Amino acid sequence: MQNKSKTKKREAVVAKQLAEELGVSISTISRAFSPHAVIAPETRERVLRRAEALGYHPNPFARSLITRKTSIVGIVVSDITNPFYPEVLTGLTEALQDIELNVMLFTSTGTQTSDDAVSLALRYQPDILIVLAATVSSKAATQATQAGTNMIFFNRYVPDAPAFTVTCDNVLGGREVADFLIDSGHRQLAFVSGLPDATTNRDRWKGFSERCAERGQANPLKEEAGCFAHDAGFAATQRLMSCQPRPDAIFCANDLLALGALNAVRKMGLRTPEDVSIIGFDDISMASWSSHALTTYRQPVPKMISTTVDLVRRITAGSLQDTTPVCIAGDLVVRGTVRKADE
Amino acid sequence: MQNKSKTKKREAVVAKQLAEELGVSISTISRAFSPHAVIAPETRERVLRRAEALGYHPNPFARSLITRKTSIVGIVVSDITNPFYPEVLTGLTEALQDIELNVMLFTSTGTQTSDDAVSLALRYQPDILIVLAATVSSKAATQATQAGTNMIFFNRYVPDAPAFTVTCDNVLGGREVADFLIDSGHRQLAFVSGLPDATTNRDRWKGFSERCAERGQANPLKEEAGCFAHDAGFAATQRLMSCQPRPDAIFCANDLLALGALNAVRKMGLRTPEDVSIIGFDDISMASWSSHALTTYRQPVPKMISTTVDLVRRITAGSLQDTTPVCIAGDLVVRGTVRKADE
DNA sequence: GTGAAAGCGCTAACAT
DNA sequence: ATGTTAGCGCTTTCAC
Repeated sequence: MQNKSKTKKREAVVAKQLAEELGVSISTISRAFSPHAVIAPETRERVLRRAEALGYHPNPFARSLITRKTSIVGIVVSDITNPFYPEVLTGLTEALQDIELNVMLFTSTGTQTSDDAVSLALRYQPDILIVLAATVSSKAATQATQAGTNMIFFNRYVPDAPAFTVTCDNVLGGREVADFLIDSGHRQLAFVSGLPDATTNRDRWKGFSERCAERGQANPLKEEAGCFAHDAGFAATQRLMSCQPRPDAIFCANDLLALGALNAVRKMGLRTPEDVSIIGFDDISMASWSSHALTTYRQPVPKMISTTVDLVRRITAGSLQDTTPVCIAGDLVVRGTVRKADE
Repeated sequence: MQNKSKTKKREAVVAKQLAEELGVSISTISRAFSPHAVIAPETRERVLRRAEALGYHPNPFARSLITRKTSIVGIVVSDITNPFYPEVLTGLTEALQDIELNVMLFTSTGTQTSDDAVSLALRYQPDILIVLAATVSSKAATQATQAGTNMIFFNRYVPDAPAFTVTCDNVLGGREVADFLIDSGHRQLAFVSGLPDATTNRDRWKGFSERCAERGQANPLKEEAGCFAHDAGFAATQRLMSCQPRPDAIFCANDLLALGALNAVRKMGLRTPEDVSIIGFDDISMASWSSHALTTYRQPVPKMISTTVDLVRRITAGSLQDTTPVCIAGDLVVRGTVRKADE
């Protein structure tokens, strides 16, 4: 016996001790904690009461070894600088916690790619893997399937990936923005594009440009910001506003870009909405601040979260095979940065 | 045998299969994955290669059952609306991931109190529990100790709790802000207070007010916003600016409050810094946007994170008993919202 | 309704 | 250097 254990962890109470104290078998302890097990109500009561006093809980790892369910949901994130995601992350975590599922968090910001993060997550055999903000290859999705783990893409999708998908209706959002801008008399439309690969970015552009075409508008200008950050939106808008003819309305792929656009326009001595209208996407909390009063297409976050959690519930219950993407409409929030019709 | 398993998970590859395939014992497989185990290099190589091909990894739960180390770090969060925290959360997760530790996330925003979140986290016997944004009682800290789990309070502390602490030097920050404002000629100082119980809030006030006294200033006005949100700062500042005499400088307990203050001041038709100076705390990314250009005391986030991760490393290595709080100085970032001296 | 026994996947003595 | 054995804490047959 080595004596290296000065910092030895205090042992947690285990089933055996509880069993001995109560003069019952270990199985009985186990049954007390299994809602559907056959056990005398008074026995269960007695066990649970004593367990409570001793701070005993079945070891979730030992349990999962047998049940083959970990009660863990893996979440993979990357672009957390967008304030949209923390909200989603905590919302999901909280809702999952309420149905006895806990979250392991994996990031892919630094040295790790998103696919690495997925691999890593898979080792823990989570009941579900939710991909929040990361461009994951369909290979990773396949890997998950092979490992027997169901994946949910949140607000993004991977074509042909064997996975579930919950998104805001980004195409519809783009269309509604186009309609709104055209209806309110704008004629020189422009789009500030974020991360080119992101499906959110592509779909918003798709809806926007398609609807413009349907309405007989010229194809909107498209300026690449390259990512979804404030400063990128700022720079892209500076470039955009030196085009001829100058846009009278700018639709940005998300709010962060739009706030950058707003600041760029102001810096140039122009005003919104008099000189140019700006419209974002997400409705992050800053959009409503009086310093910005940003018009934006609001993502139905609560509904997207509840839908996702419901999906998780049904998948873990084993009652779901249908991976048809769920696509939820948001709604336009009109604030000060857009010129109204008839003004 | 029940036949309820249409959706049965595909079994993951386990050590036994690998062992049989390779004609070695299960122990050999295990040894190949234990860096310090005695094993022929070529054997290890052979095992790892085949494991790679098959996608085998030791089941972390089975492993932790024996080693009594979970390689899991629990993180408890609550006030995630403050953009300061997502940054910290992902920063920590990433850094921990790099040293083979994974994060389980627990929230206490909704029905659960922070103490509940701690209890929950403890069931997973994390190697370390980091409390990020939550007011945790010292009882919960004691509970953690009894369960043998070391806790780290990140940017907050609980007096008398048996736990480690890493904070920004909030008192010093408050003092430096006071010096800066007084040196630049301000005389009617005010403080917008966030969550009253938060140690960050109290320490920033403490440093600020103490230094004011030392410099022979009148005690600053103190206005309670009640929490750390933009709108609360907005409202508190409106109240503050109707005081007589009107403050010529407002120090806000964090940036979110300060941005609210900025917007409130503008809404009243006043200008910064001409009419009133505003100064925040944190240096969140929005503070640097041209629409705000907020002067603020920057928290040394990267250093706080690396310090925390280093602490984690030493604790898990068993080489640390000393729970003296680590307190790291930040620095003042001067932007447009403060009147300079001699103007 | 309860206990005994087997075993989840793995690591850590102990042999050899 | 490798194989054998025991057992981590738990759930789940299978008896009774």
